[in-house]
Amino acid sequence: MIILFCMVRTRTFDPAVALRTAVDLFAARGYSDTSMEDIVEATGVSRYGLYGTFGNKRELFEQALDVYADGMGRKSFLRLLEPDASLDHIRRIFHERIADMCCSDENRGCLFIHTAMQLAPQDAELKAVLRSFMKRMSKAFSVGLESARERGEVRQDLDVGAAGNLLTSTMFGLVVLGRTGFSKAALDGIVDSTLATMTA
Amino acid sequence: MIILFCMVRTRTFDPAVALRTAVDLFAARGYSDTSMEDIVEATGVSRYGLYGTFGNKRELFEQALDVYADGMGRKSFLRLLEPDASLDHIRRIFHERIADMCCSDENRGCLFIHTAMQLAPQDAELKAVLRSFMKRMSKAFSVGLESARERGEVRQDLDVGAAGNLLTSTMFGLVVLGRTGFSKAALDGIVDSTLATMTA
DNA sequence: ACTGAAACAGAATAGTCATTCTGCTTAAAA
DNA sequence: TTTTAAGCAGAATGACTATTCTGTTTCAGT
Repeated sequence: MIILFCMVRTRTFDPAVALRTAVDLFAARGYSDTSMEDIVEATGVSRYGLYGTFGNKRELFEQALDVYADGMGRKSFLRLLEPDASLDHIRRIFHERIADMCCSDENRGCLFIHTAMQLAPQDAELKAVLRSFMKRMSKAFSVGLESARERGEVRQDLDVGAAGNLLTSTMFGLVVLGRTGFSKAALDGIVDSTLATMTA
Repeated sequence: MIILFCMVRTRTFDPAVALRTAVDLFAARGYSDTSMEDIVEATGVSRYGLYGTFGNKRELFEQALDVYADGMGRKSFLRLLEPDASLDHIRRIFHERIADMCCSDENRGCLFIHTAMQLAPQDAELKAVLRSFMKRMSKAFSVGLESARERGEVRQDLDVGAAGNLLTSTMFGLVVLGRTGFSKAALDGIVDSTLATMTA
């Protein structure tokens, strides 16, 4: 006779909500500059709860990276895979990112860049995960460009593979420039001139 | 009668050499993940010498950033201001950076990106310094493109201002992608397709 | 050779970090 | 109502961090 049970006390926080808060902190400041204490404070969840449900800082970060990538995919890149994707979809993705960077309080950042810069060189596993996310991003851009080409918005001779990588790279470049205070106009200009070179 | 004198004991290290070592450490790992202890170890200079000549970590970093920017300018961007600058100069700058990123041990990084991501949001002074460096970079690209245009290598209707920003942004995007393990071929492809869109 | 202020190595300080431990509280099952 | 193992808050641990302090060594000027 096996008896498993007695969930003796119910958890008083929602792990998904806490994780989302952690994502925001990590994205804004990166791994090293976000302490578990910061996360305890921001989430209102005790150390015990954090370690109990997420393991340790490194594992929590890994899950945060997943959530972050998933959120970006859902918010921006999924629609590029639809057959009706157009150049305007791509443009809008960039403009939304720029708006996020420039117009908000100093809080928003980029978990991908932080991870690439501070964790990837010393953590092969995280590096591989990150690479796969970025490749997916490039692929989504490529597919979107392909659809846009089919509807005649994009040059026939465009190498959509290279262009996908290019747009991914541009996405990160924009964030870096945005963080140092480049104006919205300058960033918009970068996007416009990048996309202009691809149009028919 | 003023007597200033008695340099009682001579310094046993070269501040310029030590600073250059610090630059490499900061560029590879960023501010937070480089401890003074690391710098003591790498330079062989004692804490005393470091604090005595550079003040504190923050000031040391500021000087490191200057040296880094100066080095990049001297190595890559100064030649773009020469009247004989061509598209090939620009291409070579990118290829050198890519070679640095991909083919070396995990050590080389980018002090600009690290600073933009981890220090700029909380340090207005450093942010301004960084912005001015990046603007100078954009300007150098613009001037180089202007020269290239005069020799007919670049489209007449290219907006060299926006294109300068675009190339600066691309430079950072490449580094981020390189850090996550994108192949040299993929990065070269980004550069080639970016420059292709500017050619006559 | 002597002097003394500066250079030095390394211990000391005070703070923060990730993580674990302790004793108290809670609520589902008996 | 009692039991009880999990949830919890916060103290404790041990390893870092930046920075300062201490006592020793060195060497330009005497």
